[in-house]
Amino acid sequence: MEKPPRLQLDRDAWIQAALDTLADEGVTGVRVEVLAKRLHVTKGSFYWHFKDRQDLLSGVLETWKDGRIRDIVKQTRPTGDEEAQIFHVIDVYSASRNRKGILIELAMREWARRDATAALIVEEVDAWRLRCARELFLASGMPMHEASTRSMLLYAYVFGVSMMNCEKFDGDIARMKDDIRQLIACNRPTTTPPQT
Amino acid sequence: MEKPPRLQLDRDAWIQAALDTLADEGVTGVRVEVLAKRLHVTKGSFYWHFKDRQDLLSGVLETWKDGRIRDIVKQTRPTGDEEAQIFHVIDVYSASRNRKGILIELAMREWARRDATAALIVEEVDAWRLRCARELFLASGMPMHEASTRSMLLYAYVFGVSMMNCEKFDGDIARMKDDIRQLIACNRPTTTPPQT
DNA sequence: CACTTTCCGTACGGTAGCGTATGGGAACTG
DNA sequence: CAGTTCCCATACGCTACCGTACGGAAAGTG
Repeated sequence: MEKPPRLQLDRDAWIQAALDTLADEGVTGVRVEVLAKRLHVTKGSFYWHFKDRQDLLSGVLETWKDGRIRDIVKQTRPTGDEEAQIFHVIDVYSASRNRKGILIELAMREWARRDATAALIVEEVDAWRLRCARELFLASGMPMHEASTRSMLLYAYVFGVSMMNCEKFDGDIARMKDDIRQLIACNRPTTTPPQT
Repeated sequence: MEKPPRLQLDRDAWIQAALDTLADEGVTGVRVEVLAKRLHVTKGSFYWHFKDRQDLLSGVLETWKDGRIRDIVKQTRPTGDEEAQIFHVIDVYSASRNRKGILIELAMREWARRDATAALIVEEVDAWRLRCARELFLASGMPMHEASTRSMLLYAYVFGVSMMNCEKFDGDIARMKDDIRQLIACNRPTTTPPQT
């Protein structure tokens, strides 16, 4: 769990630990003395690298923002197969392999609800995501307004579904999620046109 | 803001104050001494009505669960116009007039992510909602699987969109939300029902 | 080898919150 | 009116944090 062989800590080590804690406990859980214990040092180290707790939180926000924007730009770079890319964007948030990323995402928005600075960052990231997703829909031959609408539905859905414990529900969740993906992406049956 | 003329407090008064604080600050924000100050009494009162803080939180969970289930059952009682009811269910969560309800909803799920008891309550409420919404879709002549799928999309969307600061985005948000409602509810242009 | 810089440990004061113990007033009860 | 019950105030100990002051070791620097 812990990584003892780091003899010299820097700001980024603290920020990474803060992101881990953020995912598990939320903003209120990232506390200086707790992180210090996690990193096997004392507060003395922390207050060398950071002015105060808020300084760390600002670093967390910036780090997260840069990573998210870089990711979304990368995921929506033109490849020719827009539908596959749209599916991939949805999968990134639905997949259980990205559990930590999703937890951070949710913690971030919980944070943004109570902190204006965090809210600005989240807005900025969302704006990037919506723009990039819209480009994908446009490239797949969709009119502007519909592209905007479906982008918004896409992200609202992936964020919303990450807040529901779908595993506990009855029914074929996997198939339902596939169908929802279809509804969001193109609204038409993919390979099997209605053979009534 | 405060309501001074309550000479005698009971459990419910504390629970209501806890729900208010829950909406604004999250679970970690509902603290005994803070609530006491809000209600213009001291902790002595609290520990008369409740065993401890967890006792209050349990009461909050039960109160919320009962209210949510009662609401969803009421909203989905058969009326003959299923589409209008579906629209209404979406509006209840999209409307700015229900801001407090939405904040509690989000705080509840944030809580559920870190507390097994809260998670059970939220699952239970979600199960009711999905069942009731599915009934609406079924009553509107939709096959079972599609009804389940659209119910899930519906709630994932309303929860997700409540986490996004849509006001700050460009474009006609109101129209986009209308279109999304259409996508979720029937997937077909409104005015042209399938003329079997 | 002094001297400085970097990085961290230790110790301290201060606040906020939980839960307990205890007392006391007001209202009810006989 | 004496006794009891209900409801709340006061006071206390305890823990978890934040931020500061200061000391010290280790490594670089001349």
